[in-house]
Formats: sequence, C-alpha cells, structure tokens
Amino acid sequence: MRVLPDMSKRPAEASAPPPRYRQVADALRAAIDDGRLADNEALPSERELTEQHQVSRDTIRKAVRLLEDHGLVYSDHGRGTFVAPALVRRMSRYIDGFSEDTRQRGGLPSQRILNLEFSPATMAIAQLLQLESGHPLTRVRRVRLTNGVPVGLHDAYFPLPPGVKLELQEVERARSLYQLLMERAGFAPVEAVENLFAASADAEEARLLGVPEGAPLLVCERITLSERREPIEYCLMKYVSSYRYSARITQSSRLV
Amino acid sequence: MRVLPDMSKRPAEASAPPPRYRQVADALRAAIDDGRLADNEALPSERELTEQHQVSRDTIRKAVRLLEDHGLVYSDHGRGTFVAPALVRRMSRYIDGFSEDTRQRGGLPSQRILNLEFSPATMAIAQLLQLESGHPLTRVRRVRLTNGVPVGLHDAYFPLPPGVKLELQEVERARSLYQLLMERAGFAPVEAVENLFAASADAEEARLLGVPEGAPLLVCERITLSERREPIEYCLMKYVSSYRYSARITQSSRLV
DNA sequence: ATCATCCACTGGTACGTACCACGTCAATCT
DNA sequence: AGATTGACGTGGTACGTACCAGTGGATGAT
Repeated sequence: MRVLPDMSKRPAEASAPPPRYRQVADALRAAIDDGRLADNEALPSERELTEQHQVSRDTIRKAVRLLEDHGLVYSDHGRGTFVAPALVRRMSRYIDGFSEDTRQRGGLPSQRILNLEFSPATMAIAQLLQLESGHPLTRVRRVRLTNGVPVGLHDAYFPLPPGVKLELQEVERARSLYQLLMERAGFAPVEAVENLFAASADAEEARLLGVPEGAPLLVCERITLSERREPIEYCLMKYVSSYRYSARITQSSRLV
Repeated sequence: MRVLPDMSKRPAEASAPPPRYRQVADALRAAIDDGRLADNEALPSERELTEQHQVSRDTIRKAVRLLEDHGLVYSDHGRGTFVAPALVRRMSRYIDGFSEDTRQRGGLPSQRILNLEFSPATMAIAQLLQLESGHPLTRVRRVRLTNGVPVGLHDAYFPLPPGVKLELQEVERARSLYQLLMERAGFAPVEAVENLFAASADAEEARLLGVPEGAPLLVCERITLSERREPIEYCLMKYVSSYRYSARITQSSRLV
C-alpha cells in the first residue's frame, strides 16, 4: 500500500518564456483559428517555415508534431501538411473537460454541490485507488448543468493528505474543484483512464437529472493519475442521453 | 461535393525494414510485455540506451516518444522514463478495435451479418459523408458477439467506387470488413471521430441483442476518415450495458 | 492521346553537438 | 537536527547536416 506524501510545497513563481517550438505552434494555431488557413489547406512546407520563423527544421517539426497530436493538422509524406477539417479539430479531450467542453459547444456550464462527506474507502474503491480498505476518503457529489439544465452527476472520491480538510463553503465557492484540490492538497492530475458504458437511471438519479426512472444514462468511470501514475481520484460520472462524449482515434504509427 | 477517386492501384510489394527507432521501440515494448521491466520501473536513461542500441539519442527519443504516445511509458523531466502501470497500458484504442479489444480482454470475438444492402444516402448521412443526398451507399448491419453472446450492433454506411459491388458471401467469409474493403475498394481509414451517448433499446435492437426493450445502450457514432481526411464511412454502433469502452486522457503539452 | 521517365518538392529518418531545466541526494553549513 | 548548497544525472530544447522515401507534375518517347 502506498503512503500519501505531504504535498505542501507550492511550485508557483514566474513562468519562463515558452520554448520556440511552442511559440511556432501557437502562431500556426492562431492562423488556423482565425481562418487564415482553411480546412484542408496546406501549411507552408517545413523548410519554408524554417525561414519564416528563423528556427531550425527540428523546431518546426516539433511544432507541427504538437499540432498533429492535437488533431489540428495532419502530415502526408511527400505531399505536405494540411489543416485538419473542423470536424476533427473539435475533438480534443482534456481532464475535467466538462466546463471546457460545454463552453466550446456554446453552452454555459455550472454546477451544484450535492454534498461533501468523509467516508472510508469501500473495498472496490480502495482497490482502484491502491489504498487499504477503509482509508479515509473525501467524497464530493455534484450536479453538472448546461444552461441551467442538469446533464450529469459527478461522484468523486479522493484521499487528502493528513491534516487537510475541505469545507463545503470553499468547495461551493471554488471555480474548479481540481483547482481547489491543487491549491489545498497538491492534487496534480496528469492523466486519466476512463471506462464508458450505459446504465439506467435509478430513482434518485432520475430525480436529480430530471429524467424518468429507467432512462438511459452514459456512465463514465474515471481514475485520475498523478505525475507518478499513482491513482489520486476515482470519479463516477453519469450523463443524460443528450450529452455527447467525443473521442478521436488514430492509427498512425500503430504499435503492432 | 466530392468525387470518389478510382482507387484501384494496389500498394503491395515487399516491405522495407522498419526504421531504427521503431526497432528500438519494439525491443523496449517486448521487455515491458514479458516483464523484464516492471510497472513503474525506470527504463535505462536515454544516454544508456544510446550505447546499448548503438544509435543516436535522437533515435532513442523517437522510440521513447512512440511508446509514450501509446501509453506504455511516461517520462518525467529530471527523473527518468518509467513503465506505465498496466491500468494505463491497456487503454490504447484503435480503429475497428472490436475484435482486438475483445481478444485483449480474454474474450472470443465473432460476428453475424444481418444484411448487406445498397441504399441511397439520407440527407443526414449525406451531410456527414459530404456527399450529395441520395448518393448510392452500401450498408452492412452486423451483430457483434463476445464468446457467442451478442454485445453490439454495428450499422455501417459507406460509398463504393463505381463498378465495385460487394456480395453477401464475401462479406460473411471475410475475417475483417475493413480488410475486405481495403482490398476491394482501396478503403484506407487512418483516423476516426466518435460521439458517445446513451439510448434505450427499441424492440428490434432488444431482440437482436437479447435484452429487454428499453434497456440502456451505449451508442457510438463514428465517422471514419481517409488519409486525405475525407469521410469514407459512417457507422452507428450500439452496445449492451456490460460492454466497456475505454479511453485514455492526457493533459501533457496541452495547447492552451 | 497514352504511357513511362524524370525531377523538384514534400515530409521522414538519422546522425552529431551543445546547452538548459528539473530532481535527487549527499555533502555541507548553520 | 535541520536547512542550504551544489554536483550530478535525467529528460527537454535547439541548432546543424545529410540522406531516404513518397508525390505529383513536367517532359518526352511512343
């Protein structure tokens, strides 16, 4: 079983300027966003970009690769690099993407805290979080809304370092739960794994989401991992059927 | 509107040896797969690997980056590169992953073709595939099974080049629909975008999947794209609630 | 007109070098 | 004992060079 580290040091401090390849990527991204580069239009060749930005080809390639990873462009050997169609560009997903996803689709995200409680880990959750059964966990239940309409239920469980206690007030005030957890507990998610499946709404879920009992829900079970790839949160999210979860799948450079 | 290219040339021919970085990646992957490198164990440093494999650091970094993209390892600045825990390693998804996914989870995948028909594109599908309404499409409906038990319904629509016709026989004989489409029609998917949501089974779906009418289903709507990022297939997949769709989410090198 | 060849251009691989940024931990200083 | 420092090892960035491999249009022969 793991021991939870103290996590009280704040990284903080002024930020260094981003690396060159990142600056180039941002410039290209801006050109795509404001339409100077249209869907499926070719970017300047890497050698041209080298001159335009006065950096080495290596740097240009890093920039392009970054955009490619995010689905903004695609490269074809021998032909060039092209702007990905908007359909693909919209598909990036990030951790705790609810607020961002909603905004990106033109909706206004909000949330309502249902409760904040401290409960020992059940055997199932303890196993997922690699803690011993009964380890004290904090549990936050929230309703997620889009334009004031409930679309999802989030049920998050996470261990807090000894001595750290969350108050309902601060959770309700916080703009982002993750942000708060980062400040108060050094919570630093860098990766997450999710399992999605369908389920029926029980009576309580139906009431909270404003749907009939038995209505189909999209269930997303998430385990959030720290920098060291230790599980730091288990979260069960249930969405009404109008909610869309987007994904982008590639086969490039597939590992047999 | 697009015009469908002929697509009759076969790439074929012997394959060149894979690039060095790919060979290194395979070697590392093998070491991870057979347990020579345990979960969260550190890989040799990049400079060590340089000597072991007698290649430049650039090549080593390409190899490591490849593994990192696939969630097999993770790198920490200043600390080293480590084997990702199995939880994360299992999360890669690929196009038409049903058979592979199922096998990987220890199940035996199979399928039953429901029907093969030729139907003009409805307005909705035509728009998604960027074709004019009424464009002739081929439609294949299949039941997907795991260990003989139905778990999903696939309903695929795709345009075929003029002159190419699929026979029910060959579809039923084919080991993989995509494989067949590649051989017969130059079908070359390289990317796909998916929307997932929940829905209730209607009477027919319930019958085919062996679940009660109204049972919750995981619906996955997929648009498959060619190398040129042209939509080449629309596929609606519906899964019973025991089916798990896995995803891995990262925030590394996020584009603000 | 058709086909094959060639060539200019694209991204992809691979080498080398240098330095920077970050973490770790032992040595050192309070 | 505790805090500070600093050397060292790690991955990250950036430069340069060279050549390979796939594309597609121009060229020319048929």
